[in-house]
This record gives sequence, structure tokens and C-alpha cells, in this order.
Amino acid sequence: MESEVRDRRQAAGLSQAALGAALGVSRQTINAIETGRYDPSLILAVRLARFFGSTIEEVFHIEDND
Amino acid sequence: MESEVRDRRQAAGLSQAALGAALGVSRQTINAIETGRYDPSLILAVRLARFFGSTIEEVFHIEDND
DNA sequence: CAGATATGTAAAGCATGCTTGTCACATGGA
DNA sequence: TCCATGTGACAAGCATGCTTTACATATCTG
Repeated sequence: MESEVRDRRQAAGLSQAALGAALGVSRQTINAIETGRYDPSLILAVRLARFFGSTIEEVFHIEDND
Repeated sequence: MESEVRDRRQAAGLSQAALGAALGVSRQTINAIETGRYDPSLILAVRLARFFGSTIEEVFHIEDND
């Protein structure tokens, strides 16, 4: 799954660690999402979208087959 | 997490099994989501929202603490 | 009554999400 | 150079999502 997390995080001037801390997850989790190693849970996806003042559908680009 | 899945499924005149089949998951998974036993994955949440012609944020009501 | 359909739930097992700890590498500043 | 910061990745372990199988209950219809 592709996402705009990296772009939006960098636009906010935050490190992966800082974003993780702001959302209550580890920096490795942010890294894994940005590098596509796995998809976030629904709850974390909502937190990310809200943090960026956006919606899940805008932040995460979900294809038909994943 | 509360959701409108049950209401929207019934409005569509579908059984849990029929909805599961339409989305490629088991009827138990639909049941578990409707009864709140667990939250769907992000991908399944997107599939459900799209199936109902809506957005994740509209179908799933996600509080601050989950 | 018997059979079909819909729902709720449980157990076991596998897949995925997330944690902490750790190592490695790159870059920039004193 | 040395040190701090940022990033990528891996392993082990725990939590959660989803599967199949199975059992129970309720309702409806013949």
C-alpha cells in the first residue's frame, strides 16, 4: 500500500521518531509504514490521517488488490 | 469501535455471509466486526466503505481512545 | 415436525501489526 | 575527528485479524 505519510511528515518537519511519539507508536512502526513493510491498523491509520488534518482515503492510496 | 456496518448491510438486504462473500472474507469476520469483537484491518475497512459507497470515517466511528 | 436460513460464539492455527533492543550507515556540526 | 541525529532493517515476542470447523439458538416455511 502506498501512502503520503513520508511526504506529509517531512512537510511537517518531523522525524520518524517524533511522529511516532506524537501518535503513541514506535519509530520503527512509522518507518515500516513509510517503507511499505506493512500496513497500519485501522486505528493507527485514523490517527495518522487526523494528525495530518486529512482523511484515510487521502493519506493512504489503497488499490483493489491491496 | 462502533460502526455502521450492520445498519448499512441490513439496508442493503444482505446477510453477514453474503457481505463476507462480496468482500472476500468469512461471515465470522463480518459478525466479529458488527459485534465489536475486533476491528477490521485497514484494507478490509476500505473495502467495506467502498462497498457501501462511503468513506472509512463515515462507516467507522473511531474515538480518541480506540 | 423437518429443513433451510441467519446469527452468535468458541477453539486452534496462521498471518499481520507493533514492541523493545540492537546493529549499521549516512550526514552535519563542534 | 568525534558526536549527535535520522534512517533502514532485523530478531524475538506479544497482541490482533482472519480462517476453518463446529455447535447452539432462533425464525420461517413446507
